[in-house]
Amino acid sequence: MNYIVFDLEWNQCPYGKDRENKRLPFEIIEFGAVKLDENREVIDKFQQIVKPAVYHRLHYRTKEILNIDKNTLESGLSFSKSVRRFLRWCGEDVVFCTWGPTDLIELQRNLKYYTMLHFLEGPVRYYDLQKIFGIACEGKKNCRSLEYAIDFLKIEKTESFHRALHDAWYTAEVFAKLPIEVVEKNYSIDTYQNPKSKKEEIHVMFENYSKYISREFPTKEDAMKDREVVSTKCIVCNNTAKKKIRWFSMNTKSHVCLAYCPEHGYLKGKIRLKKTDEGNYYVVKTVKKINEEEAVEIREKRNLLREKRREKRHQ
DNA sequence: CCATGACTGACAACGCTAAG
DNA sequence: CTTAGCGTTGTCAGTCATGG
Repeated sequence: MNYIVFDLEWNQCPYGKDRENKRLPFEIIEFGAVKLDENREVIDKFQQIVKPAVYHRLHYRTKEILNIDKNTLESGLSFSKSVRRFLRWCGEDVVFCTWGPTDLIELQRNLKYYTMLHFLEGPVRYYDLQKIFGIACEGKKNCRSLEYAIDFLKIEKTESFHRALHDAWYTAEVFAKLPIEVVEKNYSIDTYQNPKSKKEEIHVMFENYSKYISREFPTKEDAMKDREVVSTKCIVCNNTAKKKIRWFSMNTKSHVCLAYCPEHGYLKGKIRLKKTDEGNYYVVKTVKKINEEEAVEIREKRNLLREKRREKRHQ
């Protein structure tokens, strides 16, 4: 097994959102990657410029950020050839690693645009090193920039940022400094290719929480009516845990509930509603074991929401 | 039957971070 | 500038029980 630490650079419509191609808001213009062996030693590197086919001018903000000029881009290969070359270089039995979740999404959106999505089987299990850096170094799921992590870990800055290979290289350096147990425990699942049938639904167990990714539903309401979606099973014994506070909405996209297992205590349920490119909905549900104080916090949170509504009504 | 208050869920807008 | 995730705030329409 090898690790593929990759980074993408992309461009967007230079004339604003009105004139963009809806199926491809971001066009990939560069691949950069390093291949690591099981000991996280660098064994190979990859770099490929993609010749733009949709947006021929750089968006002014993209131009500011990236150290890449038009002539360089014109010398690139087509996306189709680039991505074939990249995936062939990756080889079999690899685990993808990135800085943040967006590279996986945009890679697949670009593949889909060129009707090549079958080249990458999903859902994709990968390591989001931005998230893992937060957990390992700051105890939180912080969202830090790559340069912040490089400074934090006192890694020498020999190259400029915001070129695909440089960033992939830096990401690999961060990766090498993170405890492997922490990395392995905190893998991510990209669901750009979300489950379509009951059979494809995902149930996974992490250290102190479980995750469930549902099939699609036509509307949010349909999703929130499904038995499996709204159920709360104890993450220790798998028995149905009784709700103390039923699902309530934090906002449009997320719901929270409190359940109790007589054997193993309080559980916090969280549902995030996600929309697919086609406008269907699926849910990502996590159930986490919590202590009494956290259970009280949920109740207080719900009461706070109620109070605020009450206050408004009196105005 | 209608009006009212209490409450709910759904939605948009904004503010923060990151990414390009 | 645009996306995405996370959160908050504000508005609105619908439900329910109550009371006339």
